[in-house]
Amino acid sequence: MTKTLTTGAAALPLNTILAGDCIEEMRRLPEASIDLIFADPPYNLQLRGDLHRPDNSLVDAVNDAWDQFTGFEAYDAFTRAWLTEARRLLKPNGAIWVIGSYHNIFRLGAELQTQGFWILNDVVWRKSNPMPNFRGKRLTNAHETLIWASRAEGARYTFNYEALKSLNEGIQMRSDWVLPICTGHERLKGADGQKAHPTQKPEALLHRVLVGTTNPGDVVLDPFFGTGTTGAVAKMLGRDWIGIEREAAYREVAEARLDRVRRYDRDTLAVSASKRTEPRVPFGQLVERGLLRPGEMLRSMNGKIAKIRADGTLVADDVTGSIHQVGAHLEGAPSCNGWTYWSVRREGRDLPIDVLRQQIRAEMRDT
Amino acid sequence: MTKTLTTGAAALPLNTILAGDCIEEMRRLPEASIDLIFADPPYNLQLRGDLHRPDNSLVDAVNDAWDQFTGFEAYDAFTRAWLTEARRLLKPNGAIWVIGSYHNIFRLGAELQTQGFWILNDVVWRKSNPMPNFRGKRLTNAHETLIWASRAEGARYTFNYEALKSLNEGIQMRSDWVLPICTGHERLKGADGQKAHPTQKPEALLHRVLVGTTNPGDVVLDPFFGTGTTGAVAKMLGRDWIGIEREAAYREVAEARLDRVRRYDRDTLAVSASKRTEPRVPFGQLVERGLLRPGEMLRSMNGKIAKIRADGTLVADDVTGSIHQVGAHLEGAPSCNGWTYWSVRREGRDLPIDVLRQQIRAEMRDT
DNA sequence: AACGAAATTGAATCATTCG
DNA sequence: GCGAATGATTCAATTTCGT
Repeated sequence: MTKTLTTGAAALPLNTILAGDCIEEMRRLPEASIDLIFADPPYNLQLRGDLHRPDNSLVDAVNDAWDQFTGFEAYDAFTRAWLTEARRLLKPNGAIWVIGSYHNIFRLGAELQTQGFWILNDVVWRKSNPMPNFRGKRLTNAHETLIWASRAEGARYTFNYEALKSLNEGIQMRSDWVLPICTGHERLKGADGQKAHPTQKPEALLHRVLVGTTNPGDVVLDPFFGTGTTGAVAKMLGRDWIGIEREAAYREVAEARLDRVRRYDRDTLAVSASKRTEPRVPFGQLVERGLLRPGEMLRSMNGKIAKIRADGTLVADDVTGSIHQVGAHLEGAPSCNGWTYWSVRREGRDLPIDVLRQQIRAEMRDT
Repeated sequence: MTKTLTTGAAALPLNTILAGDCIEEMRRLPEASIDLIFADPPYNLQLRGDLHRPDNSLVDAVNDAWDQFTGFEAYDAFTRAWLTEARRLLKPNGAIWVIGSYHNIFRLGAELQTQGFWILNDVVWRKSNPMPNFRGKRLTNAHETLIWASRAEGARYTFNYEALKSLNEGIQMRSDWVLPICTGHERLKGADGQKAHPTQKPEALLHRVLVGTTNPGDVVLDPFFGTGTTGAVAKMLGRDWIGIEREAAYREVAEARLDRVRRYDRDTLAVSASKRTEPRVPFGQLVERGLLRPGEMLRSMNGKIAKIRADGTLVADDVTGSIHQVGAHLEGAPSCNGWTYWSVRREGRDLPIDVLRQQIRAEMRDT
């Protein structure tokens, strides 16, 4: 469903495919309006025979060193131009993903850094079914590289740590992702039965990217939309999307694809939340609400003892302070999470005080 | 053993460690004299504050002076300078490997291309046991990237396709390599018991690089020699090597290491291939299967001797026990990996018993 | 001595809120 | 804007400790 958001002066054409050159189309969009950009730029400019120098003269042969240098210069200029626009469009806490192979990923990564993007991870998409190297002259090219970067150092980028951990059977998600290439019924065909796009990315790849680094309702831009994998997965996941694509043939395939896609229901979209998103509960509230009594003793796993005072501070031996401060002092540690450090005696058992905090949070949700 | 080759006007100081700055030392070497360069330059990590594990222990960060640069401009200038010298030293059909992380690999790759090197593959070293992301703020940084490039487009680089295929159990070697990081017995320690170098690379990595892209007798240069992994593996594999290292402490460790290393014989080379998650093989099986005879002597790198008994235990001086226990006792160490500690005499050479274990595992796989 | 538990460690750009 | 306070967070392999 097409909708528009007004951000400052200009409107944001949500959930549409813009027809045109990505740099020109990006220039028309309002700055600081996009949460995430996913970009799969062309890497084979020098092989297409349509390479132009910055002055628009045509490059003929690309075999000698001089033309090679020109080839990189032209590619770098192109990269610099679209990344500059991309950066302008991103919200301050926005982020970008780019994907490429050894032909272009080093130019992309270097330019990202030079422009001030802050690389968060490089990620390797390890293909479980790559094309072999038929001539036996090199290693099988079995991976592509993605770069995940925030708009600037210090930005508060979105990272759904727990959701990705869940996707990985409870173990922290690593920087190497094993996923099959896009084949079978997922691979879009044109009217002639041939593949509609030469480098269609698998939905599983975008699924992991969008689940991990966006939230529902975020705006995702793909300036090299192709047949619309980014839009399709964004729609399924309840994210808004904008695509830019120059080739009419790709746009047609993408439009039809996106019409077919359905958004997941709300329960499906919910992901494992991080504890960081839970509301803060001051320890003093446990005393105020009578879950703990002043004068009662707390104890740690390793037998340390402290007494609760009426103002929610603790006393132990020679020290007074918050549950965190006293815990850290008793352990000789630089810091300590008092919520997980202390327990209280209840019905003959040690009950972690974090359980009491969860009770309060449950009450807060119900009201 | 040190030897020199005369190439044109200047001599090549084979199998020695040159003390000094890599750029200056490379300038003294004759052009077109090197077959392969392996370079592990500083990564320019740009670490900020301390990082603690969840148990409050402090992570031992790489904060050495040699990794400090004022910014990307300084790092790029450094990269440009040493790559220029590296390219001058390579024979026309020579090649280079560089290794890095997302902090520096994009600068390295872009500069390689700009100078006219021709990238053959990027290779991902997927670490089986990386350090986790303790704060849950990013993906686990579980890989490093290597770039393999010939001196120029069209060069006839060395690629031992069949050898790598053998290393990979008969399947074409891919661009992603799963190898453990360098720990345990292989990790070199200083006099203080601390790691001798913060970023020592595993020998298995260099083994694969050198088997795949050099021939016996080739000259391998490592301009960032560190504690000499490149030299050690080159020596084992019958390649000549040259190391350049600025820090005297690293050179000392490397010299001692290289004195200990022995060149493999051909049989050993064939077997000492891939290390992966392998089934446990009790030492006693080597005796049961006749790969070792009761009464035969084992010896360690530093000349300790022990006799094999029929039950798979060892006897040395005043002590009896497993290969691990006897090794630990002789070293006065609390523990010892007997598999890498002991060798047996075969055809006039010392053969690590780990090679025999690999033979058994190969048989287990085949049946 | 043997086994299992506990401790150690690795190229790391590793926080957010409140006053 | 800045300093202080709160509080969230780890995997695999090896080595050392304890029963």
